[in-house]
Amino acid sequence: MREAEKVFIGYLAEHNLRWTNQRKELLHLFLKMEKHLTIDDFYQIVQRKNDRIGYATVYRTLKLICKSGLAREVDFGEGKVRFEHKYAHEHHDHLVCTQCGKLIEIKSPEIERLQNKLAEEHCFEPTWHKMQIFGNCGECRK
Amino acid sequence: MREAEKVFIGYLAEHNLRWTNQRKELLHLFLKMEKHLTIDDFYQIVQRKNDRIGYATVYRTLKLICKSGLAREVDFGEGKVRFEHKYAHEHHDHLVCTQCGKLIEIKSPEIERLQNKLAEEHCFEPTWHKMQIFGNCGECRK
DNA sequence: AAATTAAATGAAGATGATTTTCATTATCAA
DNA sequence: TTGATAATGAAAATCATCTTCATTTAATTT
Repeated sequence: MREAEKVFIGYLAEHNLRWTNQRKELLHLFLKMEKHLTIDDFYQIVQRKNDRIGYATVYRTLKLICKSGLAREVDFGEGKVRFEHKYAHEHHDHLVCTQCGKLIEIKSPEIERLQNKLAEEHCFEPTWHKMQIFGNCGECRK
Repeated sequence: MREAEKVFIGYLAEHNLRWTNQRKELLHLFLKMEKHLTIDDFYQIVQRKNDRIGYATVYRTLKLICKSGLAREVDFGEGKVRFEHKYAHEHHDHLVCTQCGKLIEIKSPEIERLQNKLAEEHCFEPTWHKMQIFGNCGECRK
């Protein structure tokens, strides 16, 4: 948490941006959140804590948090983007249940190795990837 | 081409939908297209051929073509969807060059096998997946 | 072939997420 | 403190997607 704050402040400093009260409050709230929130989800939560913070600031701050490397945008094809912590959280992919919407985080070094191999075969230099497997989770199959 | 038309007409028939001039013209144009077009890309092309076909019809027909199994939607995180032929075209994933936008289609049975294994470990029944690897293509690395 | 029924079309507008504008406020550095 | 500049919040603009509705067209029935 403290660490993450340092990362964010560092990013701001590097870019001549300011460490404001809103950014502080939003960063801490965001870091406390579990799971994957849309901008609006997060805005609703923010409202309950402090209704003087506007949507635009929430929007801009989430984008900034991503740029700082503390979060990333994920898109499950819902027509809106969700935000997910990245800090102290290894890269992973998702199983997405198309019935109940549950997300399961997965990680596979073997797959990553194959991805890199595949990229190399095409003279392609990979920087990141997205992988989602859609289907039915254990609960929904019962 | 003829084959694809049959598939489409078959789908229409099964659903009590009609084989109209617009649908015919749009299907044939779409099948001739290479690469991955957005709705608007395709609408622009249609306009040049026949400006009496409206955007809504283009939109609805692309959706129909997908439902018929001849195409699928792909999302490269641009905030809009692209359409890609599927007929006589095995499932594949993409390398996406973030410099020039080039797409390279890739396929890896090993990765798919690992995906299925991973899913199974989570009692998850996979139905489909999306995988995109972003980075720099051979040209752009030079 | 005419009448009937139901789907398709195109124009326009609704929707909803995202992004921008702009007047005002807050931060930072000198 | 002051001046320069970034940040904020409200509102509006944008943009892709999707829907509505009056009209047209296709298919079916008489």
